[in-house]
Amino acid sequence: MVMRKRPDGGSRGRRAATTPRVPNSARGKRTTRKKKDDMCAFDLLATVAGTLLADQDNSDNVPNTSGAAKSKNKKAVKEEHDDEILPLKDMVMAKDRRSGCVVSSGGICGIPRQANNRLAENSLTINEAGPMLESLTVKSNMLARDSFVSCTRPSETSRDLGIIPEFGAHGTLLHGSSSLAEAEQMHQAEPKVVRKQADGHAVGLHGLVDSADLDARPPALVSSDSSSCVPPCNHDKEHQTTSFCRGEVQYAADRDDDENSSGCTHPSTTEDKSYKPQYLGNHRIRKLLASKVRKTARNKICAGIPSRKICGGRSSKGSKLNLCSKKIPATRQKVQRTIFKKKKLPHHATSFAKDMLTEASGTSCRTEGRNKSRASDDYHVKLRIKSFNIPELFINVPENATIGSLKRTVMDAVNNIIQGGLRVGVLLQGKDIQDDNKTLRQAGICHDKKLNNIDFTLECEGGQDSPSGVVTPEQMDLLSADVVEPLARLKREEPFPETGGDDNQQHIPPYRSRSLSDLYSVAHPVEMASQDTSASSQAIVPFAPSDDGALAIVPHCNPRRSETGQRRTRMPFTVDEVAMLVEAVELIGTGRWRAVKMHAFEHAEHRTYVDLKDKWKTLVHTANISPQERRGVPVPQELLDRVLAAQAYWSQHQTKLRDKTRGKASLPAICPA
DNA sequence: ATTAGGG
DNA sequence: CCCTAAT
Repeated sequence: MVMRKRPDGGSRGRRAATTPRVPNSARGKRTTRKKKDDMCAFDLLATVAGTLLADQDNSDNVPNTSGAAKSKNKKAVKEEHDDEILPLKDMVMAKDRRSGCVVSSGGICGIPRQANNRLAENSLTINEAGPMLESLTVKSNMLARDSFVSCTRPSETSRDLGIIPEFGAHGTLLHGSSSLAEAEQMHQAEPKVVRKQADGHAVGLHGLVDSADLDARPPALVSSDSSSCVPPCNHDKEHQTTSFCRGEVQYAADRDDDENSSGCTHPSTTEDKSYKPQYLGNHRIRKLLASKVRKTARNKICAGIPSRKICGGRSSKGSKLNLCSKKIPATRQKVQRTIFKKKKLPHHATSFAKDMLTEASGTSCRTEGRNKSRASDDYHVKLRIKSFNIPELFINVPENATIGSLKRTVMDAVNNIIQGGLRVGVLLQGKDIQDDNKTLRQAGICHDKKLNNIDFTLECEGGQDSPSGVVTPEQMDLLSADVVEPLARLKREEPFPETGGDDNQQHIPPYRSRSLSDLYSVAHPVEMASQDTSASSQAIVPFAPSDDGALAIVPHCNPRRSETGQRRTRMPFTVDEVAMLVEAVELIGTGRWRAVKMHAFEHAEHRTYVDLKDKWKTLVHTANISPQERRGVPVPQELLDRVLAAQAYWSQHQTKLRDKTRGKASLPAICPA
């Protein structure tokens, strides 16, 4: 797999902003929100901290879990009965889950390096790793050069290049910088910053690659003209210095029509050294905020937002993206914090990738590439991505697997993710900026702002090869959810201090690992592909459920974007899930969705009780319409019949039971055998 | 935090 | 799936 060459030969340029791959939702509704979906799965999210240099300051609010605990106790009693009705097999399964081996980051710590070594030795591999690496370097370059970023699209140059070249293609998208000398200069100008990044921050991927090399080489070494790609001659280490950036990041300013940008006139001094984005918090809150953000966005951000949220010196006129990060730090912080709450991150946690912590300090910002920019907007926006995190990965490893095989598996998984290709997306204030023609300034990314809420997303490009092995949900079920742990925690810096929580590991994943159910999608690639546009962006790694010692890794395709206001990507229920749901409802009844979830989807973090309730609703509807009218993966009539039966039964008894207040005392008569 | 429904 | 109101 490692050798696999990208099918589309790198043609996968940045995602066509204009043609979002949207799930072909049968509904046809919600078109307005569709575009959000296309960003999903496999996103490497880079968060740009508004101000940089504040790395050390991790102090931050830790979400108080006391509340949760309380409520939990409160519910303990309530849930008891649920447990009682759990089938024996479930009990056993639950047990197994707990005893499953956990692949902790700690355990795999060493892997990255090995992977790196391999990368160095294997050009093919390198190629695959290209995009990410490049991404990493981009930041550095930007910072170092304090300049604009101009890049070429990978696809443009990747054509005839072999695999390696291909890498070059991707990777070669160079920063706009021009010359080594120039770069050098810049580098010297801010040695500290660069150094710091190299040494301490860009760990995520660096670790995967070869941080040493990265550190050693100034980004500029491989730099080339923005318009022309650097020859793909630099393989191994060289490529690492290559910067890569794409579309969204590439702003060829067309013009400077922004007269309102008064705010951009003064180069900001190094403000905000202390600010550091934190990711934590309650996802509920996040949701709320996200929701708000979304709403406001819909209502024309500027117009609807309280003045305080609007860029200070700027008029809101015609600039949806002019939210001033400066003014919103607090809000933003909260939002971001909530993103990675470790406890309940059913949705966000799944994000393919996340954190690429970035910092941006607006010192000068030039909105254009050197070719175009001139006079008035001669400011540069300095962005610094402190690190990239590898996408969340899930690994199924037999206990008898060897460490060596584990390492290989991890390496393969990483390579697979990367080989899929990545697109870069830019989000400002959680809003995806899709207009590539917009200038940074127009987008509200100015030197005078504390760009603490710019997010970069690395999305998996192109389709992934379908896994050689398919796992059925049942099979997955046998695997403990706890068996899989996110591997992506290479980040050394601690942007998410409190995420540590109850994890016994030092490096706690910023986001919760997803349960095996997250893997369901892998088991039904076809379905996903046919129904969800995001499917194309999901990287799938060969999964070998076999117990022969083979390892299986499933990169966690992040179904949803971690960013605020992003709609979750569709994850159609599989027949198996439907079956489980039906069974659970038959047993528990409608109206007690939390219990249903606990019973059948406890480890399916991406299925909330609301989801289950909704699904049931649709199932009932589906069961009541003619088969011709049904869409999506056909649900066995047998199941639908059971749905109707259960629905009828429970709707009939629900009120009765409630009145009696005896709840589950009476088990449904229609319990399946 | 859940539940119930409308969208 | 999302969003909300009502618990």
